Parts: sequence; C-alpha cells; structure tokens
Amino acid sequence: MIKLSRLADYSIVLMAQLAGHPSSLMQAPDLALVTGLPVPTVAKTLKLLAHAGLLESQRGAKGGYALVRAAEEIPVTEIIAAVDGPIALTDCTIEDDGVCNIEALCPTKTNWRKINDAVVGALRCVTLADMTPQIAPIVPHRPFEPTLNHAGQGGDVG
Amino acid sequence: MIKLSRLADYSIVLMAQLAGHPSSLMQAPDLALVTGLPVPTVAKTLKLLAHAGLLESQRGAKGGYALVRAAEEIPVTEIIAAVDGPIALTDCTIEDDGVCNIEALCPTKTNWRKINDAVVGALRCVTLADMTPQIAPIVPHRPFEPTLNHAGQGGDVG
DNA sequence: AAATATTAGTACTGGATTGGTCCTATTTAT
DNA sequence: ATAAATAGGACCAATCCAGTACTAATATTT
Repeated sequence: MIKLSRLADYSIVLMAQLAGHPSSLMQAPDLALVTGLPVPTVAKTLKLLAHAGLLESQRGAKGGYALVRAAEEIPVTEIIAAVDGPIALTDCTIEDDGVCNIEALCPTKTNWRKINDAVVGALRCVTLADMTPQIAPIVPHRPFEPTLNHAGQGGDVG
Repeated sequence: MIKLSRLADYSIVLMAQLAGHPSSLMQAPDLALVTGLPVPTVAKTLKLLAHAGLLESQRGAKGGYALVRAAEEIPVTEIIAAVDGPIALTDCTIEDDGVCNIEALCPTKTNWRKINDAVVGALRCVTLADMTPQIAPIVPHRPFEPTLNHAGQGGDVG
C-alpha cells in the first residue's frame, strides 16, 4: 500500500505537538512523554527536522525545539521530505538519477509522474495547522504497526 | 517516503499493458517479456488482480488475462487496493479495526484521515487510461529499487 | 480420450529497509 | 564547575516484502 514511513508519521505528530505550544521551547523527553513514543526515537526525529530547517534548536540547559514557521505555512509534504527525502512513489519520478538510461524512449515515465504529482499536489494543500488538534492531546499516537508496544506505554491510539 | 509497494507498481504496469491490447487475452509469459519483469512475479501479480475482479482469466491452452472494464473506468486506487489492500497511510485511517480503543478521545484521528483522503482523492482521479502509453512500449519497466536486475534484462527504465 | 498449455492456490525463503538504541561531543544555564 | 540538553554518528535487530517453487485444476487441441 501507499504508506507513510514510521519516521514521517512521528514527525508530523511531533510537529503538531510543537505547533500546539507556539513560542515556547519543548524538549525531546517532554515530547516523548506527550506522544507516548520512545525518547531516543523522538530525539532522532527532532534532529532530522531541525537539520532540515523546520525546527530551531536551542542547546544546553533549558534548551529544546520550536517551530521556525507558523503551522499554517508548513505543508506536510515538507515534513515528509525532511525525514524521508523527496516524495517519490517510484524511482521513475525521481529526476536526474542517471539510472534511467533510456528515459527518452520510455513513455511510462511521464505517466508515473502524473500519479506522483497528484499525490504531492494533494499533500501540499494539507498544512501542519490542519493536523494540529484544537485541544492539546495527551494521547499517545500509534504508528502504522502495533508492534510498537515494547514498553507497553499508554494505549493504542490512532 | 510515501512509496508504492513493488507489487502495486507492477500491477499498474501490467494493467497498462493489458489496456493496450483490449479484447484479446494476454498470457503471463508474454506480459513478463514485454515488461521485462520475472515470469513468476508477473504470474503472482496477475493472480492477485484477477482475484480482485479487475482481470478476467481464462484457463487452459489459449488462456490468459484481459481487463474486465475499460481502462478509463479503472482508477489506480482500485489497482493499488487490489494488490496491497485499502490505502492507509497510517493505521489511524483504517476504520473498524478494534485496535484504536480510545478513538473517541483522539483528535488526531480525524486529522490523519485528512491526509489519507487527500491522497486517495487525488489518486482516484487518475485512471488506468492515464497510465497507458499511446504507443505500446516494449520497454522494460524499472520498479523502485534497482536491485531487480538479477537476469540483466534489457535496461533500467522508469 | 489423452496430452498439452495455462491459470489457481499455497507455502517457503532470503534479503533489504528501516526503525530503534547507544555512545560521545558540544553547548548553555545555573 | 556542574548539570542539562542537543548534535552527530554508528550499529544492531527485526519486520516486511518480494521472489520462487511446487501442486492442483481446467480448458483446448489433436
């Protein structure tokens, strides 16, 4: 199926949490607590997002992470791309990868791009603000597979 | 990243080939030849598509597969769903799976559905006809990862 | 009627992807 | 100075998926 990677899933959840606390730093352990995700994984994900320029980080004591832009200005495509690289349903849709050596002859390529563009276009219209719950949830988020419960935190929530 | 499963990828390519030969049966080995995919994999995929009712199959000598409906009537969502099950970017978007036990309290669920609906909606507008090349290609199709070339067939084409 | 050709169904195996963890360095507030 | 937090990188493990093979069923052709 077309599915989001776990990390991309986490990213959106974490970003949504941060969007719920604008103008204040949040730390990785707190976000882990709030989302019910393991701390190391949260830390890793936040690093990726900061590296991509979607979050600003403050080191040291009283440090943490905060959104750089307003949630309305952040399409989910950007979050996904930050964690997983550009959205490409098939390799066909990736440009300038010298792998496709007969691309000039391949009529399917442009067709694959249609599908890819459809998905990206749809996703570009969804912003982080659309994903931010009105009331701040203290509800753990469950990713794609239920196998996550090694520590048995919280409960399964979708 | 959001990526199509290999099988879903194959399915669309195979269906597109069949769409290029309407009103005639095509056999698994022929389709494998034309697409450059391994025969057993093609056979497996065709079985899935037939089982889902997207293809009609004819057993025995001079048998083969053919589209049941016209290519214009087949949204790619249906092809993907036939092979991989319903499109669900996260488990959150799956309904009636008793896993999410606090769903009434979880405000994120409806937000995930927004993303899912955006993707499904976009994909529903793309039909198999959009994916069928005007000229019948004898060009092998390359799936997501280049690791396919065990037999070194043809070349990499996207 | 027999033989051949083709799909139906199923189970197994190997590998690649990725997610999760840990360790060390660096920075900042108290 | 110490503690608290992120930065960065390396590594391990497990899950998922694709590819294969084998047997059964069915239809055509001779």
